[in-house]
Amino acid sequence: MQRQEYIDPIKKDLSHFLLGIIEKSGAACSVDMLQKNFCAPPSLDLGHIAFPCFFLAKSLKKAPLQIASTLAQTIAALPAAARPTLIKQAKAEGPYLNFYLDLKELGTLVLEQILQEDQTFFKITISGQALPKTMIEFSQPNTHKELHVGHMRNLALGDSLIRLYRYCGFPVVSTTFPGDVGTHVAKCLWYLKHHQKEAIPTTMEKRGEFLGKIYTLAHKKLEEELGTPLESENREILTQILKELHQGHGEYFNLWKESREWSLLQMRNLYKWSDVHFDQWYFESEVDAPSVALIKKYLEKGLFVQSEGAVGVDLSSDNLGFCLLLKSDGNGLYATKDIELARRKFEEHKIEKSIYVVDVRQSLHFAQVFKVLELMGFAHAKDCIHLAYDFVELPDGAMSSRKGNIVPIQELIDEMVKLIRNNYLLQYENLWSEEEIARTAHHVAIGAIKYGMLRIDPQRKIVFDLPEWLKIDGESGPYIQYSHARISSLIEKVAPKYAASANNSAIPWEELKERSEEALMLKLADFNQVVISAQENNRPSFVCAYLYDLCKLYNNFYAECSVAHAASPEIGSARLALSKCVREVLREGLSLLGIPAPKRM
RNA sequence: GCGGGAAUAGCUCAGUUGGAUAGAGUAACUGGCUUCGAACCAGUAGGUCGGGGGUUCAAUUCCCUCUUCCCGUACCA
Repeated sequence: MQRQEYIDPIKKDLSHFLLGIIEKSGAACSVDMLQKNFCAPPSLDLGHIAFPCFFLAKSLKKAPLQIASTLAQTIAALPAAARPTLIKQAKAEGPYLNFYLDLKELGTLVLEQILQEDQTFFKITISGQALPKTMIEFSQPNTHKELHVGHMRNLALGDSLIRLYRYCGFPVVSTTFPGDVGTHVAKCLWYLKHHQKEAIPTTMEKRGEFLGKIYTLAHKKLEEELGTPLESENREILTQILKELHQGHGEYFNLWKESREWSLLQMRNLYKWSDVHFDQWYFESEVDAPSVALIKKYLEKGLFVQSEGAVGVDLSSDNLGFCLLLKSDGNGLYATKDIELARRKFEEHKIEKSIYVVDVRQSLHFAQVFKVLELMGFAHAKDCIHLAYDFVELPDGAMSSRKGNIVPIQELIDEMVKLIRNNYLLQYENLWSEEEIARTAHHVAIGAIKYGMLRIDPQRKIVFDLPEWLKIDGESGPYIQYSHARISSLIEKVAPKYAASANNSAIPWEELKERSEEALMLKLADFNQVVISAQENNRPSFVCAYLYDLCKLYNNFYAECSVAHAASPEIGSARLALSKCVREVLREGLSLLGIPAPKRM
């Protein structure tokens, strides 16, 4: 990612100013070094933004303490005109040079961009090279299996990354890769055809779930019949099913086509509910045959070896073991398909970078696939990245569709919606339309579920406990949404009161003198840097933490400072403007997490 | 065995290029709605950052080592 780093206007101003001063004292230094060095003081008592002087100690051959105090004295001695208007005062505090900012300047420089009609603030401009066209693949559920809460982590993570990359200016293609072929499908069809006694639901929406349950039954039955006379018969049927699926015709093939749709409908419904959109759907079934042909071609070229009747590559020199590509029966594997798929992605979409959001258990798989692509001479092998996250498990261990110990995603959704309706929305029953109540419950449920998934760092596993998830107090999606709703309500009520002063004059930011007000202004200015950091590190959790902090600060301000009954119209209108800024940033931030921001709830 | 990851308050988690007094939520206790929405706010209490070494002016953060747990390790995906 060859691009210039985004620097917020405050740090840019301060570092250019500081550079002039430091260069005079003889230290080798650059704007870049300075910009990265700023940090937040532990308390606002110490200043608004801090500049640690440690890194200058070597080149200046002086103690950091001394450097800080010299810099502070130099700045104090400057005539006002030689100082940026943004800086009110610079004070040394131990090895730190702490700046106090002019809040009026901060308001006009940064906060008013948020309030612009075209929301200038949220359009970060990055100079330098164009950003690579990036494909992000996520959500690879199997058809014929049940969707569980683990799939939701992947969905929330992938979708948020799409939104973060787009916000940061990347051209992005979102894609999904459902597993619609394989032995799990064969098992399910076997049961459907030969043993299914359960009634098929009449409504299409229920059939995907039904199919998932059938799969579990099928797996159990096959396990039970191992070692009995039925075993070899079962195996023959499964082989026959796979053969028909491969050939593309026959009774089992027709049953596959029909039942596959049931699962796909369930996926589409989940994506719709979650407000997740894919630009491209790839299916395992469509890359299956071509992938086998591709491997055979390279086998002839002598790239792969035959071993124990199968075909693969020995990657042990790269510590990646042996990568199997064709089974002894001639069929391909997961890795085989991913090789063909990688080729297609770059060719069909002219992408320059390809990210796979898949759980950590596939790390070796992707390392092997990318290595094989490299050996095949695929130029873009180095542009493929596996973004691993740890998976979701239950208090009593890993989830397994085979064993049937999973929490279906629909169960979480239904319970969450029910909870929100019964505990919070009941009070609006005769005031709001049923449509609005349903929509609000839906939006808050999205907030609770997605935020719950995204706030945990991707590389940490999530132990899913439904009762815990249904507590939505404290740090949660609904907390942020509630803050947004309350601000919206406040603005609607109070805005008319200050309409006159708002129209006639500039926003009197200088009237904001309370600690909680200063803290909010500074926090708002951080937004874009947090978002970029979240994108660069592929961590939506950074945005979660930021939004939570912002809400915490706002709710503290809300409790202490009245907007409607401020001491003067100037203070009131400045507080109103501040509230509007917070609302805009919350709305934008939530949208990066794929979470709606309700106006009331 | 080898490879990868994790260990921070009772519980769930932040703490990212090493920096000022390690922070939230939750559970426990206390206070705050006649006042802009209490899905809220404020306070008390809770820590040898798994153990031990090392590098550094400075280590939860980097290096080494040990312990415990999780994942992966050719015909499943």
